[in-house]
Amino acid sequence: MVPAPSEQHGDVRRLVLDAAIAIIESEGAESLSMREVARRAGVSHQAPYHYFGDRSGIFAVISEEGFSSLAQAFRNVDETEMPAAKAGFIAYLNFARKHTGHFRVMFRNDICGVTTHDLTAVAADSAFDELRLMVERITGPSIDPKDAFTFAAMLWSLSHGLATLVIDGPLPNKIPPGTSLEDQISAVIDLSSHMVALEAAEKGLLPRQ
Amino acid sequence: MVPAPSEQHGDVRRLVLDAAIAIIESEGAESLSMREVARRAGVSHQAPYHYFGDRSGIFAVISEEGFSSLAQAFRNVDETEMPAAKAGFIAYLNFARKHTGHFRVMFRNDICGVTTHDLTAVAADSAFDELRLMVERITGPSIDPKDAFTFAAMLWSLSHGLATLVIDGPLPNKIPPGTSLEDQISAVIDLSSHMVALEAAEKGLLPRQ
DNA sequence: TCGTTGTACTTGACACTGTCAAGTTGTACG
DNA sequence: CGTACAACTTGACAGTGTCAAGTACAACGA
Repeated sequence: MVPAPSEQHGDVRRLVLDAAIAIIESEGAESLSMREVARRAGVSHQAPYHYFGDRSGIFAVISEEGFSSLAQAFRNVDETEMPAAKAGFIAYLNFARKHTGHFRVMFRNDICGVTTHDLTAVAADSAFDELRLMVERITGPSIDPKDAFTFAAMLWSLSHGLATLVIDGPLPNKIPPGTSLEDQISAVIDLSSHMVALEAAEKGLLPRQ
Repeated sequence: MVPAPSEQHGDVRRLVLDAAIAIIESEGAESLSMREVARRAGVSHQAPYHYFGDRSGIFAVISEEGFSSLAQAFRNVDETEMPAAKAGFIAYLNFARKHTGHFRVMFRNDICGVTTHDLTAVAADSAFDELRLMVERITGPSIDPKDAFTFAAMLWSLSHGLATLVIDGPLPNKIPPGTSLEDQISAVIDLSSHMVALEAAEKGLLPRQ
């Protein structure tokens, strides 16, 4: 079969990947089948194996892509208009909502394994490093490295928990009548960043404007 | 076949459920197969369907059990020895680590559906109600209901994020040398509850204790 | 005592899945 | 011209979720 112009040599990998991401976005990672992916990409059921080895391989690549692009999102955070913490929360949540397919996979050690796939682990590390840099911008560079780690872990937990509960969890079902989900999300983000600023100030660290 | 004394009438449901939870705990929800569950429970491959309808049915029941027992864990929180927020964080994390099988399923809308299974939704509601009660104990009962919701959502995000990152996520891989995971976890919990107390105090709400 | 009804399963079948093994095709290079 | 390799395809197999149909047995009304 002659390949269509849009699927020239080397595109198959990307086609397969995009098909997989689309499925995960709409149906969840659970119901991703290699054969369905292949079908949507218009290739044989075994082609994806050529590029990704096995099912977990495709998840690992998606996870890696996700962490890289999360790191990029952190790097792009614009802190001129609002406190760094707030900007970070928003960036994290936006990432999760915009790249839901990636996000759903990134933290699923059972299916792709930060512990088993080295490239994924490296990408995850670089995202965490960006987060640590952000912490320094929140607290000032004089912070003790151990405290910086704790602070980063706390920020990550808060962002991650919110994002998870918003995109998959029961939170959207529970918003009280009279308020919208978006309102509630910004209320939580405002509360969180205010709280973080208080903590940074009380620690004697410079709250960055 | 005459049933063994340990598997009398009605036990099959529980046997199946426990087998499923054990598999999820050790292998993750992804690799739970109805047939393997049936095999471990010593019944035919179709017996689980009698009780749970389909694969998502078994997840829904596990999820429901999980939310009920999370609500119970909130109710049992002992706030005499430490601030309510800290006790809550510890309770949440302990729950996630002790009932990992349940926890992994509870927030997986794609496989069991708080939105699709009513009993699960009810159980999730009751857990969230307990959390709101806890918020009132942290902030005092005079808090505006909308603010209470926001506060609860923030606490939930923080707890949930931490628990998720600890049991499945990349956080344990990233602890700096010279500190243990447990040390880092309590540092994050201490930081978080301190921060929450600051926020409650600043809001003019009574910090309990 | 007999037929009916309902529960708690079991057996059988089907389409579908992940993955191993073995082709096939084209392209690059010596 | 040969051969090596990448980029696939085709075929097969065991295992999967689930529908459909059966079986065993207790409870109950006539």
